[in-house]
Amino acid sequence: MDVTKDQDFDEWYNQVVEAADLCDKRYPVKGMNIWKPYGWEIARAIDALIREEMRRTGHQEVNFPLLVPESLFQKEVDHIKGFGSEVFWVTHAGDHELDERLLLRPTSETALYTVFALWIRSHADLPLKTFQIVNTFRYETKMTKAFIRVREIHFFEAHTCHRDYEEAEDQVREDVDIARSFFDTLCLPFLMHRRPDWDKFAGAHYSIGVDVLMPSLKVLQVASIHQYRENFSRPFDITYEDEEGNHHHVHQTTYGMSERVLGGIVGLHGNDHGIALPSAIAPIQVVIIPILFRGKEGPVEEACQEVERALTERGLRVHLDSRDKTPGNKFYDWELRGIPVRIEIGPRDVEKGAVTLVTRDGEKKQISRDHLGQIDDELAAFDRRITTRAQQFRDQHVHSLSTLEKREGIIRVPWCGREECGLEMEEEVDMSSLGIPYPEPAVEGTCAACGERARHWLSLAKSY
RNA sequence: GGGCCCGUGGGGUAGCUUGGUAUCCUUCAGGCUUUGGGAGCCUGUGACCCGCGUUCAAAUCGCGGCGGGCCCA
Repeated sequence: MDVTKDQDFDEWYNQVVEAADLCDKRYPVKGMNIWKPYGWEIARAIDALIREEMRRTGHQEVNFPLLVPESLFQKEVDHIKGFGSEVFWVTHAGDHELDERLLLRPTSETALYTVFALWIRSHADLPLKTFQIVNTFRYETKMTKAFIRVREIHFFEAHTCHRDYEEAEDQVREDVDIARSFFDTLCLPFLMHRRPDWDKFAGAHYSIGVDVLMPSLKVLQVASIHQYRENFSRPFDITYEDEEGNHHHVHQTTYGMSERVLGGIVGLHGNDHGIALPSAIAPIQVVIIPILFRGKEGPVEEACQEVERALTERGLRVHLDSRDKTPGNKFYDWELRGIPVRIEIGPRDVEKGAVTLVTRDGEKKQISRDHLGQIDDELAAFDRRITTRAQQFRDQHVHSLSTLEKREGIIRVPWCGREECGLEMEEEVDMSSLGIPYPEPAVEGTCAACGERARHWLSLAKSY
């Protein structure tokens, strides 16, 4: 890498994602990158975390087809308006033109809801809580960026159906809890906002966005939660019969995330030596580096193997790096890839019955071979430190103001709630609205645009 | 949607203005040697994004495409 993270974050990011072996950007289609084995392992670990959250909250995994017939896609008007310009079309099969065009899902509402209408008959079928992890496609025209803006998206989407608005609201609250738990595990301090109406998901009643603040001081939306109310169930005719024999449309919600989560981890935790991975998703949590000297290889190699065995038995993901390279070289290698804990074992350690432990953020200590269990604590402490550091960064750059003022990062101002005032402020500070903080703190004062009584806080920031 | 910059071994580059044998670093493979923060030496593999045009001759000039980066809407 030939730039530092401070100097030029975006260029550092571009370089580190390849240097750390996450992806290969040389595939010759814009915005479609290759997941390398190491990056894919991390992506799957992130998937495993959300799968666990889904299992815990009673969602079932499904897998729907990639192609959607044009007629289904057109059922919900706002939805088409929002995605129409960025869909990939399948128009031909072999030589002949298709009677009905098919599109590559930019998101899966229209595919799922067509079938939900068949699955759901009675109140006993509700709530229906499903999710899938699939690839979706969006024709981004400009500024593609690894994990952050891609055309083939590794997408998680939960879709639920409920009896009424209140039950769907409960689901939204559950989704908020899931997001908290998930991002805490990934050491990602986030911000949640109810998006302003002019920026909600295409077809949603309202949307909650989850953003992280990147070192470039631009926010990255890493998850979104949507309350659809009956906006999709009406055009897709998803109804159920209640206990009295009356028919109602279901109320729906979704929760979506993508590999942007990994983009956030790279951006927030990485440094000039490479990325840094939270222990929950590090494919290797502890790497062991033998420090060999000619004539003394035997005892060191033995000690390494024993420590490897002991840690593996403790349930840790361990790798013994016995490649024929110098130790310094290996240090740089594993730091690039973000391994949380490195253990060095050399003749000096063997003599003392100890190992030297170095964490990815630079803490170094010697620990006894008899107390290897301590490494669990070291991993937890490492997670806490990188979380705290990221929290501090975020908190330093959220500015609560009483009047509109250009500041770097995220600004928060009192707002009357009117769209015209929101848009005016966006233009004034050259930022876009994140929306109303969720949950929302009490607000006093007057709208930073029109001077009337404020009803909400409005957050604004530059975004990816 | 509009505009700007760029494309040379796996990665990073020199050469391009003024057309003529493609430079260096790194990686990679093999060997000797070394190993507590990127050691050294020897040998070897490997490149001008694609197409069309101009020309005796194109990495170099022109046009188009594809790809990458950035700015504006």
